[in-house]
Amino acid sequence: MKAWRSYIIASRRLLDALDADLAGHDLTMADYEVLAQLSDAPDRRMRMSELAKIAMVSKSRLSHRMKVMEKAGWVRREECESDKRGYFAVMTEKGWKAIVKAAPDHVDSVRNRFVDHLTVKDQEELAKIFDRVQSNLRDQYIAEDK
Amino acid sequence: MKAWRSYIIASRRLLDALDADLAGHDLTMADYEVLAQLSDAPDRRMRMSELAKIAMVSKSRLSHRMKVMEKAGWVRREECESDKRGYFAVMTEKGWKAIVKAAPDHVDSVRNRFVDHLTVKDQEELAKIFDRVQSNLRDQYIAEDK
DNA sequence: CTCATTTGGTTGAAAGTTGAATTAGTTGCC
DNA sequence: GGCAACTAATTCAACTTTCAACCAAATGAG
Repeated sequence: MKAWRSYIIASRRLLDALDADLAGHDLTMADYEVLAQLSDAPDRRMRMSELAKIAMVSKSRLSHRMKVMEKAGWVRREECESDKRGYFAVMTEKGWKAIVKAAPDHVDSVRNRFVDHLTVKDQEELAKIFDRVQSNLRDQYIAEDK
Repeated sequence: MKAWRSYIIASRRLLDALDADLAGHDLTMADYEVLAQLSDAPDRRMRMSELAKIAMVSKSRLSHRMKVMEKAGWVRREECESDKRGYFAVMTEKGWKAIVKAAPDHVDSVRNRFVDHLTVKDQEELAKIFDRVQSNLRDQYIAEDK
């Protein structure tokens, strides 16, 4: 439990530091994740639900954030022809520029704050550990049948 | 960066799962941390500022949460005789019971969701890694001279 | 076809969080 | 003692997140 506690603290500090580093680009980690995922999608457009799922935010939160980011001119919504309930989130040119500008700094920040302090072996070990944790979480989730 | 991404996702899922497990006790991880720290203090009382610091929450957030937990009857505030600006956060009997009741479940939950999926060697490795990360973060923080 | 159910997504209100401003009390220095 | 600088904690306003309610479209069983 002691190790656990210090893990919690360290990981929180890490996330906080990364968030602070991103603030210069008017982004939070959550928004960054949304934009990063969107920018990886074909044509940089994706259905709202899917984007919410892979960016790990709730549907309603995504709706709200999209409104903000839309106002900032980074994204836009387009209705879906084949399913009139649905919408696509589409990244604008401006949004693309913003994320392209932020990404290298963010990557640097991850390196500085984290990756550079790990040996290659550590990195592999860590990846393995969290893979295992995640797959167990998924199994538990399924077992709880939600 | 790929390993990093999957670390982020796994760790977020982990925290979410733990939070969900605590919800049955009407607690969030943050509140739990505050109460846990407070219950470790001598006489289960501590100055607000110190509590905020070691529980990793902002002073204003602690103020707000304390108001909520005070209403729930878990804590109470006492003014400090020697420094009239200051207050002590004091855990009530009811609060003590609440945390004593929640703790084993939480510990179980940490085990189930995380620790049990790690070998002893993994645990040591992880502790070492995050110790290093944290001490580097602290150094960077100091270097930034804040 | 039709009606109940499910799904995609939004909305508004309530709750939570943040950071700056504020209040009150303390300290150190001349 | 008097005053500037500092600290403890709370409050305020702006913003974000959550939760539940909602709407509209799609699905599917009878």
